[in-house]
Amino acid sequence: MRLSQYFLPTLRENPAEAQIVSHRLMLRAGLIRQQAAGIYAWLPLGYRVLRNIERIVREEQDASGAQEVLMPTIQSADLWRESGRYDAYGPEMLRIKDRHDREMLYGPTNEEMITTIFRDGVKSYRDLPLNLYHIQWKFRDEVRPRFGVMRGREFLMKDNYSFDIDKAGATRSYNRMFVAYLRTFARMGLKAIPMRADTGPIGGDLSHEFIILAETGESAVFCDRDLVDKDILGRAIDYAGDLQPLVNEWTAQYAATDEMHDAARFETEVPAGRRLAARGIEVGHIFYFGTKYSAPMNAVVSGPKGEPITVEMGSYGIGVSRLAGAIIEASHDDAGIIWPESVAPFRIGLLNLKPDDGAVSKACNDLYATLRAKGVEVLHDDRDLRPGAKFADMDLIGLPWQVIIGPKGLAAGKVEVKNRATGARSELALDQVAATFAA
RNA sequence: CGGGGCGUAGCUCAGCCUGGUAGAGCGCUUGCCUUGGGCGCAAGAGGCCGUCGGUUCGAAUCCGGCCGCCCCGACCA
Repeated sequence: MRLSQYFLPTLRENPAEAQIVSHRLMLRAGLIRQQAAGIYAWLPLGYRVLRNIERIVREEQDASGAQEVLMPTIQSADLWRESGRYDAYGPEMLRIKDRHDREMLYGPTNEEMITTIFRDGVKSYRDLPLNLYHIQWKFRDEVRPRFGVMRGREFLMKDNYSFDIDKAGATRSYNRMFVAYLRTFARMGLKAIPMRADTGPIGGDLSHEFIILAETGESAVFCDRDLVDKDILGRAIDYAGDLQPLVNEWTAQYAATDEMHDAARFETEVPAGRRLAARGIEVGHIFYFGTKYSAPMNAVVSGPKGEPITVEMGSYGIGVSRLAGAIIEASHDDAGIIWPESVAPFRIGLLNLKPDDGAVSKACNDLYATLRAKGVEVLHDDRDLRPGAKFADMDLIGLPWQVIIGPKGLAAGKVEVKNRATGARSELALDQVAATFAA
């Protein structure tokens, strides 16, 4: 993409409405614009990031065996009366009426709907296990939205729902999601730590929040430092096999959010040198809830002997739009955003330092065409601006690599390649650049 | 929902106390200059001062209602 033709309204100053760094940078880097409290429009650069996050989530869900569906944002009140949640949910739920005065709502979640879909389509234990997910906009009318997309009222969420014949099956489904989540966040360059979460009235130990560490995190967290360094991507995963050992490995060490924290246990179980007290952002939550919805909503299948079995369910959420902010919280510096390659809106920023120099512009245009032909995503800053402004904008939007072409280096056939994350610069022969990045 | 604050140019803000018809910096446009970290000079464009009403000869300014946004708290993917 040529920056001279791209809609990228960057801001030099911090908008007064934004307090935390990710919100400021998302506004300044032209990723989003607020439309109402907690409701945002995604501009071209931001939308590319959002789609990349979504893509990774989708790939890992598919790999785990979950199947994608798409449920509507608008639901009927009657559906929620079946589970008893219509009255229980409170003002957080956005309630609306259609022209026939029917009561509707903008869905804050989809347990009820998925349960009816399941109950209408699945009648036999042979059809289990089943895990369905979708990635859809949700609305929760938070009293006080804040932190930009980290806590908006409208947000994009991946949520899925597993259906099993018994607790053992539900545990296997839970473990598959547990591992898929580890992989999903790791692929986004995040250190996400699973922490035991409150299971409320259902009890048991099958609920985990996935927390990434960031100074601006919403809650205090405590864990064994060893968990931060564990690597999932190097491990072979067999979703058809027994994942319990792997899950055990990631849950053996102490890790808790402040509401589950037990200071005495923390000090007993974790050696002093490995005690990590930090702040965290919740980016995912997995939950086994048994028959909470299947029982009242009659999601029943026939067992081997023809007996009715109320299915065991779990639900699993990932805050897709929230992740855009969370990643920035975890990865930025004073100059701007530092995107991990997997979610970066473009891989390379190509800077033409002197657009009215024929040789420089030709080198830039040729390289741009070559990289594009090789499928490398490039944002080409061909604007007629001073170099300083280009450097500042490029650092702000945080593309992983900058390829800098100016008259000085070009005279020797050289261009400069800068790594945004490390700041490391190297000189490369112009004709080697394409090969370097096409790999 | 309780407490606090703020709505003036695209952005950050001044002006309001002490009413007299609107300003700065940045950004934008044009020209010149400059060209490896938001350069310089010059000339411009751009605002029914959130909204409705009241007071007044006159309201950005004083008073009231409403709307919107932000912060702290309680609540949350």
